Amino acid sequence: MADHVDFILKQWGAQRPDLDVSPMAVIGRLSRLSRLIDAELARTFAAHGLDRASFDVLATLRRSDPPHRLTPAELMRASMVTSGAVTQRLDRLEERGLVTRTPNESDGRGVYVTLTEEGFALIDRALPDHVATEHRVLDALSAERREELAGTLRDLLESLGDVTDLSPRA
Amino acid sequence: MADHVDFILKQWGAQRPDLDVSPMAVIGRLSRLSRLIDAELARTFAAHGLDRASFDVLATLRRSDPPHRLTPAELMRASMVTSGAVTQRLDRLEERGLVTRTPNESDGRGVYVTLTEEGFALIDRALPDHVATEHRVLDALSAERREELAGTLRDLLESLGDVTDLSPRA
DNA sequence: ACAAACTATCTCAGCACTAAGCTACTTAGC
DNA sequence: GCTAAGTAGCTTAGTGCTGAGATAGTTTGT
Repeated sequence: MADHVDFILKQWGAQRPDLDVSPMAVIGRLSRLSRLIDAELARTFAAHGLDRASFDVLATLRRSDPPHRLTPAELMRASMVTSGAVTQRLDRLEERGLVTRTPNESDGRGVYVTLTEEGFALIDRALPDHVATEHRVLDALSAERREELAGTLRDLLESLGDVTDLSPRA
Repeated sequence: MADHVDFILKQWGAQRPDLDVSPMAVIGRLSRLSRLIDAELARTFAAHGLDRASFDVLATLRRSDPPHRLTPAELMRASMVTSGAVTQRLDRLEERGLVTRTPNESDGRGVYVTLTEEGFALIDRALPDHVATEHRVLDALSAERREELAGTLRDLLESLGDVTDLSPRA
């Protein structure tokens, strides 16, 4: 059974036989798969009244050491979005009473972001469902294949420079 | 050298040891990698005055059989975006003189989208650079590992139902 | 022939994101 | 102490996308 990317490769072979389009076999599938998984995860987020952006912030705070407190810059570095996007995410979450911003006493320019009790409870409820969805999405792969895949993806990430040090800064 | 996802897994292990978060090793890396690759590809598109959306339409038309003519619905099915997004993409491209819409004589509701000469020339110029960027992104992998990765990704796509038939319709 | 159901494409209001820039604060160098 | 350079987080204007819906055309069933 050919998938969509096989079809694309065949078309390019016919229309531009001069080009070696073989990387599309990987990159096209990565892109498609990522989008499908994003959509699947979004459904689980929505069941908890969250979207991907909100979940991302709440989860990042939750997985940090107690008191689950981070600066906007730390959230930005963890999230692969711009500082403007983080500001907007926090605006929305603060408006919903899921996080608070408090001044950073040791740096007059900065704030600290923490989970409210409600935010903490919500992420703790959503997380098991999120993880279950992730398990389900990978059901077709054996444990061995999953490990192999994770290793390959990690090698690619490292080759693209994704080795950020995420130590919290005071 | 631990990557960011390793760090996340370690954090969850400490904060929620009750959960088996192992799928994140794959899904987190898929997501990160996809975003990094998207950003890298976007730089190449930009060098040709294109964005991802525009490139997607032009490429989809270009790889279809001559006369490289498709309906908006076909473009939508190939692109993983909504019909509204396709309309907007076409609006932008038509405004730039890169595609045309002509009525579909056999169905009064529909139009056909084709490349203009300029659109054809632009995508034919951009494509080799795009493919070169894709090659570069996968440089860290041997051919064998790339094949293995493509196969694994394909299995996952199929398991998620991504087996769309993309035959053109009259 | 007619009506109901379906469909192709566009429209609309709203969404999360971006790049560029701004303001106020902090650090480095003298 | 002072100034230049750097930085934290927010603001702004614009971007491409979404879901829901609208209009007009096509198909199905009687």
